[in-house]
Amino acid sequence: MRATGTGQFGTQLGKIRSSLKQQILSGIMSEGQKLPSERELSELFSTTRITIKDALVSLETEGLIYREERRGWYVSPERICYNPLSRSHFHQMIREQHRIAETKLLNVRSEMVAGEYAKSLEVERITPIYVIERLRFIDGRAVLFVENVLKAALFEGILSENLTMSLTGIYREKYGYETKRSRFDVIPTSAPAHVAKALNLAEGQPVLKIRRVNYKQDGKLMDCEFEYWRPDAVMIRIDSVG
Amino acid sequence: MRATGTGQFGTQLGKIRSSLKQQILSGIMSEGQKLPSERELSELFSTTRITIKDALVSLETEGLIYREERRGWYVSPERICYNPLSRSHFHQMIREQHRIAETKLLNVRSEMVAGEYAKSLEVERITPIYVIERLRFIDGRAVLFVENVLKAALFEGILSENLTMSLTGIYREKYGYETKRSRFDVIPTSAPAHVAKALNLAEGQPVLKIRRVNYKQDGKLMDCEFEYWRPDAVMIRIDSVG
DNA sequence: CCATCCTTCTGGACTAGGTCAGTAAGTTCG
DNA sequence: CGAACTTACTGACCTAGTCCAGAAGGATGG
Repeated sequence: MRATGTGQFGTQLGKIRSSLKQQILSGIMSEGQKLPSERELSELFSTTRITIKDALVSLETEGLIYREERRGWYVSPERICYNPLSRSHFHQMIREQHRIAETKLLNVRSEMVAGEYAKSLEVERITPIYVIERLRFIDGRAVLFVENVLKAALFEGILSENLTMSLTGIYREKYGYETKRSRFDVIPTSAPAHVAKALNLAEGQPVLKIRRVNYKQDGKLMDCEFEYWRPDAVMIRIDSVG
Repeated sequence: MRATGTGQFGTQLGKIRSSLKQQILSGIMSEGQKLPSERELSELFSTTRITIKDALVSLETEGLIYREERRGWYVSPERICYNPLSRSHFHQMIREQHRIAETKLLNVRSEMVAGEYAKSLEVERITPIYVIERLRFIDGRAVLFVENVLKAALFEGILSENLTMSLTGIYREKYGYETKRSRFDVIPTSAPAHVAKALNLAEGQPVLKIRRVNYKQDGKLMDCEFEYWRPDAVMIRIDSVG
């Protein structure tokens, strides 16, 4: 009368899952290593590609493997421990965890506020904004897509700065703005088309979205940021003192 | 030369996705409402169950719908906004958002520490612990599985208390313990078997895991907690003052 | 040397089914 | 009235393929 489950006995899917999982955790496969193709795996396990895919997706959900669209499946490196409250910048944070960070500027545009941006900036319309899209890499892998949305009136001329560096640094040095207060929301959801493309994901695959709103010294809303993390690459850590 | 994508044109999958999405967002389908079965949908869209399932899983990832294992697919209610830093208790927090909370005690056991529990409690072995498993409901839906792991030496006799109420209340009133400091980690991962069962999920489906470690007045580690949220049901919100 | 083509490999999208286990609701029977 | 049984329905799991678009690397040619 034992419940079947799929963990270790019974189903094909469970067997494939635990077999691959064991090989990954035991260290037979190293971080970043490419798995055999779905077709090869389906022959190895004498099953169909659909069953293999279900098993792979399940391990992906767990955070043990990830895929690069039309490229293959790979063993996930250890998660980065990310504290959004800390003042430390991305590159510094990654370096502290003995990993290598890179930032690539994807796109910069100047437009009128609309949709989710308007809601997050708490403005109605006809407010000019700057949008800065950047892609961040850890150990050469694209894991984070960042969209910064600035109230243009507060940041005249920022688009001619070096935007691959920390924006908060520019805020302070060029404009004298400090982040006094901020709010962030962590939302498990799926990747919008432009994010998916940048991260080599298929559309609709899971991401961890972090929406962040920053207020400057005078308490006024300054800018907001949308981070889209590959969910296997990160773990949010918060320390609090009561 | 337009990239194909799947958002609005091209693929069947994209069409089904956006068609269902539109019906949900437009309010034709109300929160909690059951979708037609996969078989019915596959006839409605003149396609196979696999294609329908892919579309449904994609909307599930986005957080628009959820499934109850072998029961069906349902439209997700709005996300609960959860601030793990706030002192407010679960029932209070849910009530503040005009929703109805319930808690069910699933299981209580007394054992020796091992595995992840040992690591989180920062002890080696032969440390007796109490484990309290509870299931939390919002508007009648099971959305959160909670495991509390207490150092038994600090909580003698706690198992005979009413454990459906706030544990921090019991900590304070019966033992005089206050949470002075805590650390929590937010991890997107998949549901372990016992969690999946309690939440009516299939094994390996996504959950948002929150590991929390609490320290009492004297700075000593007191207990830890593992929360497993249905990912569509929640959004983590943190306010910070720099 | 560098661009273009071509071939191979990959996962993504899709068809057309089948089996099985757990849910839920109704029905029977003591 | 309440427990046990029956039955329809659901998603989970599975087979056995096809076709396509993008990625990657090597060959070719100016």
